[in-house]
Amino acid sequence: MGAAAAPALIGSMWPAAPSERITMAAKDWLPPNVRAAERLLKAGQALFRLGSRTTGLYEVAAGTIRLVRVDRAGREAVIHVAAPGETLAEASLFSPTYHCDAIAATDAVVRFYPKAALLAEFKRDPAAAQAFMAMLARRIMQLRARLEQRNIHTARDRVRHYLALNAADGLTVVVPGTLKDLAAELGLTHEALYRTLADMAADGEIERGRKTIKLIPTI
Amino acid sequence: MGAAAAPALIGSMWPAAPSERITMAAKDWLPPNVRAAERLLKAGQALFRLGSRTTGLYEVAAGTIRLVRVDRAGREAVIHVAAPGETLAEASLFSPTYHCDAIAATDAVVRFYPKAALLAEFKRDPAAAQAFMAMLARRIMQLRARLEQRNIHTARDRVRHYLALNAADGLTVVVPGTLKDLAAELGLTHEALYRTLADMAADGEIERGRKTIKLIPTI
DNA sequence: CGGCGTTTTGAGAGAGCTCAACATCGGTGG
DNA sequence: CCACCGATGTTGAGCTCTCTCAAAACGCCG
Repeated sequence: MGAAAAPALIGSMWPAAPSERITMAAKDWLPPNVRAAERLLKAGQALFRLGSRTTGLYEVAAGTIRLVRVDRAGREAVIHVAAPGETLAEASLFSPTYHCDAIAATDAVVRFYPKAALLAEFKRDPAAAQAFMAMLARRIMQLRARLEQRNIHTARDRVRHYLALNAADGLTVVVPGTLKDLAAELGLTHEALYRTLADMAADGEIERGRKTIKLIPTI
Repeated sequence: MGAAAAPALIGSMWPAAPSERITMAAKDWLPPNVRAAERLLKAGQALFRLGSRTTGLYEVAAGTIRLVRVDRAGREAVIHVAAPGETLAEASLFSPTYHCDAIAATDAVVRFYPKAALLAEFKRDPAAAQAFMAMLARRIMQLRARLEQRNIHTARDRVRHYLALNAADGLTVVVPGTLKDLAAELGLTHEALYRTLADMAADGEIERGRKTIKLIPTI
């Protein structure tokens, strides 16, 4: 594809990463006094537009939202595809306008947290502010880890990286969802992941269970 | 490499991304009352270790620091390579222990911000807390944009994505530093970037200046 | 002028993507 | 209970893309 694929839409041919592994439920960071309003979106509907005034931040409850920026040459660039559990436009709390478009990629449900209420609460209650900061900090770590993963080119090393980071007890990884989902999270095709796991098992580097992968220590 | 390269070191064969484009100087988020202590590190020296008690966060002033996690099977996974201007271990403010190793990849200089002083200041001064939150939120946006970029596989689409996001006036991009640096930031080899730019120029998609790239609108 | 790093172009090979076929598993309904 | 069906899991073959190795022009600075 590449050259042929086209000027129209940039970076959307790749599967979006599924919802994040480490769940960060709203209750972990949301000031108890701030109530969220749910809002339903049809596929293709805009949640907000570049340049419009910021009113608050959103949490995706269902479906996916695409954050998109369009340049003057008419080309579109996907900044992020938000899956359920993720928050959108955290930076909007500190900026007067949104700086990208948010479009529902599917029918979706979002929860809206008004900016003024959040900021007031953070000002009133330092603990709430800290909880929010902690959430942001964790998210940064997650993103960094995932970015580093994408810098790894071979499927095998990428799987190794994932296993090393997700081995809860240091050796065993429980695969959440399907291997197909995992492949998307790793930025691989499912075929590539299947092959890689099969090769690693054949080489005695891992052992595979029903929903688990066990790292075999090098002797 | 790949299979042969090996179990020893995962994910370090790739050039680290250079310092971030959008500078976020410490003065933008640092509470004025908190003073930083500089610390010099020799290459290979540890800044902190997994499990050790958190004392604060660091800002890289010079050199690079690798954040690394080691699994029980003895394999190492690089979580992040921090370049000058970046902060390390923001999450340490909200956690009792560090959860990875920080090792100087080169001789380096870091600035240390004590956890207690920062948290106290955030509690005392909501504006300082907000500035810190804003910094974290911006960093999340940056990381998301970069992550989305890495999901794009062809060099051409990746360059398009970068140009769309960095065209200040909507059409012209000023290349900071060398094209070689840009290639590293894009996660491409410099050869691949040169070729891609040459092809795009030949196809009339862009025009190249001394230190600029101009997007040509599609007719 | 002589290095030194960036920019450029060339040729080759490896790795993953794509397309395709098939196996397996779980649920559904007759 | 069994046949059917869809989604997941698995394997095969070919192709395209980038990486790698290599070499040469170009620009800059001492």
